[in-house]
Amino acid sequence: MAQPLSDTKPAAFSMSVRVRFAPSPTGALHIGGVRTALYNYLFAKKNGGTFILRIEDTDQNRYVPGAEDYIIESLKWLGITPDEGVGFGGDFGPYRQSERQALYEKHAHDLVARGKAYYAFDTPEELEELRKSRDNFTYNYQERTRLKNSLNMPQEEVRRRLDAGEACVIRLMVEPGQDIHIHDLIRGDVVFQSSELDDKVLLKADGMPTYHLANIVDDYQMQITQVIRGEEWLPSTAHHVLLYQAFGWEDQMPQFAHLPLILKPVGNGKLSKRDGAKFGMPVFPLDWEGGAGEEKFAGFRETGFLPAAVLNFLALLGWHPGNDQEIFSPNELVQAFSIEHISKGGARFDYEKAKWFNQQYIHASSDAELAERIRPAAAARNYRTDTEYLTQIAGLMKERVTVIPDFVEQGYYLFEPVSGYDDEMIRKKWDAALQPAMDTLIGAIEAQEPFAAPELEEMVKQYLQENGIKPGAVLPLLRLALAGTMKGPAVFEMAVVLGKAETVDRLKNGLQYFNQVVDSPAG
RNA sequence: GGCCCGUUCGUCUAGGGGUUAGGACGCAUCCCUUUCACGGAUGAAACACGGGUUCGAUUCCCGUACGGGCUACCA
Repeated sequence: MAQPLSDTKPAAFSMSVRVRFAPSPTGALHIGGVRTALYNYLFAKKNGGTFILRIEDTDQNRYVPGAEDYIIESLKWLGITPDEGVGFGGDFGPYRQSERQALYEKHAHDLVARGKAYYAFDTPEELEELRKSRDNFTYNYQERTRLKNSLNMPQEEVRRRLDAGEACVIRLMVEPGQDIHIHDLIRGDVVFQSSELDDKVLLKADGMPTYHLANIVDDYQMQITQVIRGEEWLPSTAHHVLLYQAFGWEDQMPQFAHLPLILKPVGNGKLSKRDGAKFGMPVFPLDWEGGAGEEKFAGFRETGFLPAAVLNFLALLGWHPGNDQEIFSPNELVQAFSIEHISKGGARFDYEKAKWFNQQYIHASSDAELAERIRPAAAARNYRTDTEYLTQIAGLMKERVTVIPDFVEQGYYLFEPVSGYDDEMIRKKWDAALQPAMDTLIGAIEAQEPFAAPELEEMVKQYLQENGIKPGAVLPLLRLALAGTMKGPAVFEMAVVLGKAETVDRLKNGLQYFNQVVDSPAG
């Protein structure tokens, strides 16, 4: 249920920190956006403040169904859940800008009434024509005198056009000759000359506000204390300062912090959604399924990353703790975070590092926790999914995987019969002369009680020693028979997890296959 | 083009007027292990360039180069 629009002046400016993450629901939430959300979240939590989710859906043309849900689900998955906002309640709603339209419209007209803004009737086509025919056309203090706006039209004509419902926008009237100083929390002082600025559109012809208007009205009304956003907003911050001044809200203007961009792993430019497919890595938190014929993107979640690992990786991409610590739990991140330690320069997206973080988190997870994470992947392949077995698999495999699906992909032979043998290694290791010894050994294994790794290992090694066989001649064969590959967990642990019957079965089948391979010509 | 931001190993970064310029990922070698990993050890690897300021600049200042962002009735 949408809350009623509130147009009352906020109560006394609260000193408590209130920050917002304000994405536009135009598609999947890009990983850069996730990092912006994270930094806002960390800053809020570190300072005992409030983290707000505001949906900036004022562009009706770019609205993508499902994007809002995607954003919310992403934040929840990562555990950076808003205290207020769309889907989270709060006293400053509604938090969806499309539901606040009347508020923006009123404020835009107020600005006109107070001589800070004006109506402009130039059509988009006319302006485009001007931009095409003139090199550096900007709708500014010089140009506005010869364009179709309320500044240089008779009052009656303006009235008439307005009454006739003629399409028009409201533009901010930027006066030349002022220096606009911004003290950015990350970059320090930045100065803009107002004569360089254009008369930004505040209210579009469809009655919706532009980002510039909406974000000022909302940040003011929602009592935002710090605006932490991407670097791409730095240039328009001068307009935002002007707007706070025009409204007479400069006393409550939030502080600004403009984050560096996340760059492509190689080459030039910022990380784009296409880079995911290009480099075979996720650049979104969750899978995104576009509609029919639309693009699909892989997510960190489905790729098999742990949310805490993604957070850790992202936090360190542009921020540092001031010491050598690399691994931070979400809580430690909150404690360590500070805006002063955010870098100024852009950071390249380093997927290798992301995988390393995930590996660290998998190692640090208990077998029981991992079992729960492996379960869906196992279920998807119709593997057994009982907790006891998955817990054992977790213990066996966790030191050699980087993402969750590795458990069932690399370790498929723990769930189903070996489907591919390393023939080259078999040729290297299998000697038919070993057959009798192997047969005896298999028999011994079958008789082994208890069927536990240390006992099994001792028994096998003792047998080998007594018969003068080098461990190196047989152990690899056991591994090959059990897993088909030379990679994998310790042989005897693997055998125990597979169980005696399966182990014996695989050994017998393996031997048969070995003979077959050696008999056939090398290929 | 104009405006704004940035630049320390391949990458993420620490540092800061005098340091053997530190850590991490990745890479290489070795140890552990009769597998693969984990782990441990070692190594190669950086202050974009040019001018200042200074006894001394990687660090401060100015340029240049390079990179990036913005320049929409998109956010």
